[in-house]
Amino acid sequence: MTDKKQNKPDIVDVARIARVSISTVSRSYNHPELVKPATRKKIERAVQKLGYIRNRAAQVMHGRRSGTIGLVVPTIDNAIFAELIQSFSDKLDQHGFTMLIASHGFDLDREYKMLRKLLEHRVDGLAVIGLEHSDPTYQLIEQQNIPTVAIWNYNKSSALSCIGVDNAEAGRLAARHLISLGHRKIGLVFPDPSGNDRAYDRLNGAVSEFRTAGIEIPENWRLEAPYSVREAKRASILLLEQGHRPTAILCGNDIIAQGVLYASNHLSLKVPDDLSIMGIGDFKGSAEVEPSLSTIRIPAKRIGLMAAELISDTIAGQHADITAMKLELRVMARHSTSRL
Amino acid sequence: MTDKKQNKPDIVDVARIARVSISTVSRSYNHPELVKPATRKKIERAVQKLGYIRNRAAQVMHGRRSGTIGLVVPTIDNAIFAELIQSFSDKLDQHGFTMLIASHGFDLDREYKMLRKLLEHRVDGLAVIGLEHSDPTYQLIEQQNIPTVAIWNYNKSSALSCIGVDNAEAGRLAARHLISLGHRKIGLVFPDPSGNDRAYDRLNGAVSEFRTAGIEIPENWRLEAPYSVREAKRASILLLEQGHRPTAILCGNDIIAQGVLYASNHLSLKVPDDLSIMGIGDFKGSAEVEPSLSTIRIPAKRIGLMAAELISDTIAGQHADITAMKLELRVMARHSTSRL
DNA sequence: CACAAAAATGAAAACATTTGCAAAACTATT
DNA sequence: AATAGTTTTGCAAATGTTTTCATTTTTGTG
Repeated sequence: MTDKKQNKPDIVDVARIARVSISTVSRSYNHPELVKPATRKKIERAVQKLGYIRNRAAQVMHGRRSGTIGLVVPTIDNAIFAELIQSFSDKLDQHGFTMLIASHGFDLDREYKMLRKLLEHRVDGLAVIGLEHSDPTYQLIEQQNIPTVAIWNYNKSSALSCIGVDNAEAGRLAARHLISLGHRKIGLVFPDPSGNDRAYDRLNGAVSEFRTAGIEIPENWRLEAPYSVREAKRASILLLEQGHRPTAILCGNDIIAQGVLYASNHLSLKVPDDLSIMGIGDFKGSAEVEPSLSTIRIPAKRIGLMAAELISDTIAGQHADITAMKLELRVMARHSTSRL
Repeated sequence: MTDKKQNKPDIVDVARIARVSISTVSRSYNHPELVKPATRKKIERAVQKLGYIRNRAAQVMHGRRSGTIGLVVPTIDNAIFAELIQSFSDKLDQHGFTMLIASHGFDLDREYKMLRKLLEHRVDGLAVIGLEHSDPTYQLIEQQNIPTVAIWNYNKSSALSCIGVDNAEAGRLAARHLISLGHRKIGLVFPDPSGNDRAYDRLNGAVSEFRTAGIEIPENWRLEAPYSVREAKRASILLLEQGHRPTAILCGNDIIAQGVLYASNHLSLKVPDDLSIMGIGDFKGSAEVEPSLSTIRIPAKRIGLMAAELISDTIAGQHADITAMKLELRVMARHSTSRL
């Protein structure tokens, strides 16, 4: 406490205590093989004694990497993203990176601001969710030429490198599953698609598949529900209480599907006998609900992992630029859907 | 691309283009009132043209704040923490901070390493989950004197500032609820308490409350389950299939409780008639499951929010040191428990 | 229109580190 | 024991910004 300065110990302090030059201290961190073992020991002891921790900021100024990757997500508090973020972060950690995270609540203007914030911190790489972003956002990313990958949505003609699934296909697959079970009276519960290309694509995929099969969804069977079990339950109760109701409901994601499931329970509708329910996502727990939820499996963990891998490798200069990577979807036919 | 240097534009570049000195550029960011509006315009244009983004690292070197707060969590992919992290991050953002996050998977040695990593980045503040940490971790935090708050667990004699709930009390409240409904044959499903003081305290609180009421839990009615609906379901099926089974099960958290609920459904046990199920946490969705889950409400959002507030204020020099803040628990008696 | 006061700007030092280059200290060889 | 080579270390410049202090420009007043 009576140290000559109140502040954190310096590389200079370490050098002084270890009785070597600061270059040697620096080297013992960055090129340990160039410094004599005995000297290294001395330095180590000094570091211990002082509780010295290197200052990344100073390193960054030297053109060194910051060792951080920025991730911009709509929200963290969401089963899908949480799983993704976890695997992304784990893989980054394995590569020695730390994750800076910013969430914008589905507001693309805020997304832009958060992106700038991350860039001020000189992140070495960047990941964003989906392919729908504001023009300034795209320009910014373009301009900075920092390795960037768009996660979650796949589109072969994307301007950004992307790793994810084809959400339109997810919608189609889900629709086809219901069609194949003989359903023709179908309700839709989806999130608001604005600023959310995942939801938009799924909805479009589903609707077009139904149309192809000659099925039109009446307006009053199309519901919008936020990402929330509660709201989805509330909204779908209204739908299901109508005298004339669908035989199946296709949901924009598993959370909504759970809401619909509980709504059915609440109204004493037997699932799947009275009503088939189809989700999209296959979140943790979807296989465990009773009845287990039929859904489209999106490999969130794998997406996060591969995205982290791609960014790390790009930074390390391995790949020039993989532009698009599509992961496979799988129909998980479980017990919330049945033949009509 | 043909710029004199490949690298990112500098404050120097901006100054050159705007035909002012770098001091003026710097000032126009940090003390705009000191620079003439016309000059500010010029600088702004130059910034636009170059796509200049300030380098936080260089600012940090000047003793400026990094504008980052480090958060170390056991895991992100977990309903409780996701909600907490979200509100924490939102509030931090309001205060202009960015969140650096690291997860250690309930491994206290890894926690220490992640903490060091964050400190290399010179975070302005630090948050950790719970009060159980390795000695080196405590020393490190002590030594660095960076505003630090332990989130989630409250303990009045904590060495760290903490904001959270009394998890032992949560356990007691949950137990008392079941006792008050007349249950005496009770099963326990809790996570592994090692390196997880939240679980440990809850378990202890519950067990001691039962003991006070003269209720002993037989060894084969005490289950350990990880934080996973699936595993909890699987484990509790084994418990519930036994001929002699409890009339109520107290779960270490709502995820486990959901697993038990599904297990009951699976075995066609009526909840709450055949079996009462009590959770702890009151996660999103717990009120929506059918039957809705009786549980102890832990105000995760509020905890995250207050923690962020506390850290921000401490950094800004408002409070010297609030040492401990206990948030209130609430018994949410819903439909998964009933009088025996 | 001159002068003082106020406002705006610029020069240079400081921050903590890395690294190219040079010097010093060893080792091995004759 | 001197020389050449090798290993180890130190010096000093460079990185991008902020800030103090000094200087220049502008404004207001008599």
